[in-house]
Amino acid sequence: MEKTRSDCPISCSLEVFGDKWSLLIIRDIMLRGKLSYSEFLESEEKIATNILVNRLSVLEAEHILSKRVSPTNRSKFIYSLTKKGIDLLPIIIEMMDWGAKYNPNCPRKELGKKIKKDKAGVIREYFGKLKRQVDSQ
Amino acid sequence: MEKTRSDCPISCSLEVFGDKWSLLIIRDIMLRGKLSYSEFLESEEKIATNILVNRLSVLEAEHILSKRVSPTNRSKFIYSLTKKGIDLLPIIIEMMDWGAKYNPNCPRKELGKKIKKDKAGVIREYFGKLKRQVDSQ
DNA sequence: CTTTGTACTTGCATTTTGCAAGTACAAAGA
DNA sequence: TCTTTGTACTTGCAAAATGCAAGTACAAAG
Repeated sequence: MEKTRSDCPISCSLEVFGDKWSLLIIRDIMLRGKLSYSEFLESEEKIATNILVNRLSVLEAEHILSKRVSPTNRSKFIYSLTKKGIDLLPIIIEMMDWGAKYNPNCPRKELGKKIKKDKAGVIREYFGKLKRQVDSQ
Repeated sequence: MEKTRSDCPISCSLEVFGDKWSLLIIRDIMLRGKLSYSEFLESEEKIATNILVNRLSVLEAEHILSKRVSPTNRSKFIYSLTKKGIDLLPIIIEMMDWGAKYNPNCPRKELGKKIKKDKAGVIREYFGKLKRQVDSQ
């Protein structure tokens, strides 16, 4: 059992996903519909295989992701967000908004523009979508 | 000049503050009224001095913090949030809410309860406070 | 019975972090 | 003047995390 640094909720959150990769995996599942190890590897940030395995196992251990065998392919695993994982949505959306606002290299695409116009609406919409996915599992 | 991993705003954000310490410094300034190197060192997470110096310089280089000599003590520096830094507020608040919701070790204190009741109100309130500080500098 | 797809695992070099100790320098006190 | 205190770093070294290249395992398809 590792000791936590403090009982500050921000510090506790950072101990779980305060690194350069975890939230990218969450983004891939949450906003891009990715499901499997090989799909995560394809993302443009080029995560290394050992880091990916490590992050997936940490996120699963933290009950942010759940892992099960694909119903169509028995040698494939499907990763999906739990309720706890889905609740990271507002953080992801806020980071997307901030990143797009202050980084000239990150032009707002479709979702970025929608967030700028109606952030609360986007969050509601995606909560709905993601919730339905969990319910139907 | 370092190359960025991608033009995804989430990835770009993580390249700036995707670590276990940067957002704690932001928290200290934003929510706890801390201003100086020695105050940051006192926080319960016990950041090491070399990490603190490094993060302060990165955050300053990114124009998230600004640094100036204290008006009352010429051997002291005052760090304060820029507009770009203040705009991290929603991310901080969302992380606080998520951390408190899912971590039994992180009981909601006064601010945490306020966030649970009226998150948008808290964000408005703190934006107001922080904006005034910047204006009066 | 070989190839393909999927998911890892391993080894090793590099980078980042964590910890303890020391430096620099202005202001205050004896 | 000399010493102590407060503030902000800097350095050295060990440990941990990351990045990269290569390899393994194993089910399914041909």
